[in-house]
Amino acid sequence: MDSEVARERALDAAERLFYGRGVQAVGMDDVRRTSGVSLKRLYQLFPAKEQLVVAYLDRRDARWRGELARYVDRHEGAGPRILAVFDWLGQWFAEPDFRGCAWLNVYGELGATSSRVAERVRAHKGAFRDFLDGLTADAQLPAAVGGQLFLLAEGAMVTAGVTGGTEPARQAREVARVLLGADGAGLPAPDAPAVSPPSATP
Amino acid sequence: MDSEVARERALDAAERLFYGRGVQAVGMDDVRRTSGVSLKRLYQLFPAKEQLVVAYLDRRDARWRGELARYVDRHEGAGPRILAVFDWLGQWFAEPDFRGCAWLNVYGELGATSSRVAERVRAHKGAFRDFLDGLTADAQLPAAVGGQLFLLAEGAMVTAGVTGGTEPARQAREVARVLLGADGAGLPAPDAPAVSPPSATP
DNA sequence: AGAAGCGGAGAACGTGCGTTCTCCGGCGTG
DNA sequence: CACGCCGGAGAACGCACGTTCTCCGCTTCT
Repeated sequence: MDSEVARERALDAAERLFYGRGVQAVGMDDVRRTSGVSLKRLYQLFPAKEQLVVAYLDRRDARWRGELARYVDRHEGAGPRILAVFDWLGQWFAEPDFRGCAWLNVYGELGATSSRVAERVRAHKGAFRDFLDGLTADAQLPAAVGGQLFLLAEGAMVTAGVTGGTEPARQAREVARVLLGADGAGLPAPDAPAVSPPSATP
Repeated sequence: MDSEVARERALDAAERLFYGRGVQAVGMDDVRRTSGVSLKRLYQLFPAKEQLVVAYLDRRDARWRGELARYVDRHEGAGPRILAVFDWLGQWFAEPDFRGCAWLNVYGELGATSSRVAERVRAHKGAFRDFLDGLTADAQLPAAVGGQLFLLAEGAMVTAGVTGGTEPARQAREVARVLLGADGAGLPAPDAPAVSPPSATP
């Protein structure tokens, strides 16, 4: 088996298991069983479990932000693009295996223990924050709105993770709409819960 | 030593350690060392670690919500009382040993493993949510605003926990002010970052 | 065909930790 | 004073898991 496909299989298994059950509840042996990659190979690719966790977070980060950006890009107009972020979150929350924000979960689990993991979480959240700041600037809204949208999105993720519904996305979207309107961004229609075909699995 | 004071000492130690380092990173022996309560006594009071965790969460829940309610009650007027929630959060975030929301942290750590713990987290968040709903009703705002304030507060807690500043509280307060104004609640002064002497240690 | 090395399976090792057990000193009662 | 019980200290046990080691079969090259 090619080293590259072994790596991918290992990461696939790690992601499914770590996200679904938590990092500490999953042993390296579980990853081996699920991935079919031998322990020896696993330790050649990732010399310690922490590195497997970091690699999992990194790969998921790239995919998560890529899919969000693609979804947002399908929308026209600065205001609707901001609202599309929350529509995308709603789709994510509705996925059957949704179990909250992977980064917040591992932060709760390892943030106090592993500085490397904590750093990745901060990097991911920082990148998401930057993304929202960009959308905010495009909409010619005050810079402060970027941070406000970020808080809304984080609150929605956390709440959806704990309570397990999709309403938090709608509630956050509603507040975002108020923030957009309150500062007079050019919004075509104040309602219309977004179009575009659903796909993607963040 | 009285059983009651042993229990309190155990919970004091458990809270400090669990909150500061995470539950899984703390052994029962650490609790014994820190509390001065012998292992035997510890297991008489809490037959398993999980029960100590639950007791820690319960006691902290009572104190946290009690202090929040007391702080809010010092304020006059439905609008200012809502804003006071975010001022209180800001004070909490500024405490030197603040390490995020205890419930979200344990949820990330044990939510997938321990249903008893997960249930306590949901109970705490539900109670907080109800509290905000009450304030929202008092202010004669639409019921939907309660959930929106909740999202803001959760987002602020999570963000303050990961990045470690107090700005999230101010940002969330600002959005709350917009929500209050947008629906014409009777707000005396739109600014003024709250009065009242700081105290309390949530 | 024979040799050599790569990789897989899984045993083995060490450690940490939740939980229980053992021993012992002190303190109150006949 | 003698006896017995309560509680503390910490050793002991069992298990889970991260990490490493051993053995063995297969493939590949000459």
